[in-house]
Amino acid sequence: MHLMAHAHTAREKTRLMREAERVCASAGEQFTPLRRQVFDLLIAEHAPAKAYDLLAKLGGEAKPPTIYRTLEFLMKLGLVHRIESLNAFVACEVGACDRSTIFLICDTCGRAEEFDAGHALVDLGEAAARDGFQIKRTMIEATGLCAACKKAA
Amino acid sequence: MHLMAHAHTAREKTRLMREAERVCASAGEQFTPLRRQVFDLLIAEHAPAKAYDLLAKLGGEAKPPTIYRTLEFLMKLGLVHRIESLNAFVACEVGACDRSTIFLICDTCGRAEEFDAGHALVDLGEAAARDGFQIKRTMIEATGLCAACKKAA
DNA sequence: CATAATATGGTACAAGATAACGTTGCTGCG
DNA sequence: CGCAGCAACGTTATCTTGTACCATATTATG
Repeated sequence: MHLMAHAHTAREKTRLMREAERVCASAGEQFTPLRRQVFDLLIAEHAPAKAYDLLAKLGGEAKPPTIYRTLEFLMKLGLVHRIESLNAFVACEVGACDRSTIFLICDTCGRAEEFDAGHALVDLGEAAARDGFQIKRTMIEATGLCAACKKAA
Repeated sequence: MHLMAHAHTAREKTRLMREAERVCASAGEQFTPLRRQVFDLLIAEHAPAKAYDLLAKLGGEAKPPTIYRTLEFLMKLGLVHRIESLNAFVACEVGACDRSTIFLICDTCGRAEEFDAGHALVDLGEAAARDGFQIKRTMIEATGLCAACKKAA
């Protein structure tokens, strides 16, 4: 084991889990033990988690399709996001999440902070529309130095 | 062979190649035959190209490190960009390109249009800074329907 | 209960990427 | 010349990431 450090308090984890149950139920989907376990692993992480790392934490028995299927399901409900530039996954911190997300990824500590960019997304959509392009989904991933790491340096 | 269709006119290809030579020279780097060939393949593509597809077009003799090294070099000079959500690469259409790029990717035809979003990037940087996060590099990849495909539908 | 739909298990492999090391060829210098 | 130093490229092997496909189990529903 390494340093114990959780991204969320026990209270907040419970809240996220409750919220996930609610989202699942209202989508008419099942929040099965496997899905619960994977989601639980994700909210316990500090940083974006790799599929194969999650797989290992499932006990070493599980095979790749298991974790990919489960992550796909959780993403479909907006409970989990994929960070393309890292080939990794994070639990969504705000229950009912829009499909278009913004992540600020710290190069130093590796954490990914979900972010609300105000008008940036709207502006992008409008600018693209003026060009005749109709945006369905936007992925924004910015890397840099987070507040905590800047302070530490 | 499939449909012949090039993203650029011969004149424009020449311009891009000249520009690449210039960028290379001014960076004190060599624009070798291999690098030239890979860049040429990229500007002949309609859509983002996969590393292994490019590799195959090098004659079938080349091995993976060859193409990845070459792409890495071209990206270092800003002549090529990686599209994270596709694991693919595109030639930069504007010679001296900023590191932070925006792509509009058409779900229908697969083409990726490099884009200038006006203030969207600045706004994002400022919003992040208010949060204490200092952005170094931003990736924006939007998917949707391009003007040509919208017209065709 | 029967049956369909959903969820999970598992094999095998495809696709994407890199580490490590060897080879070549050039450039500069004693 | 002879060789050190370096950049580019070649080669092998391996690692990581992801999926197609089939089997089985579980759950919802007529």
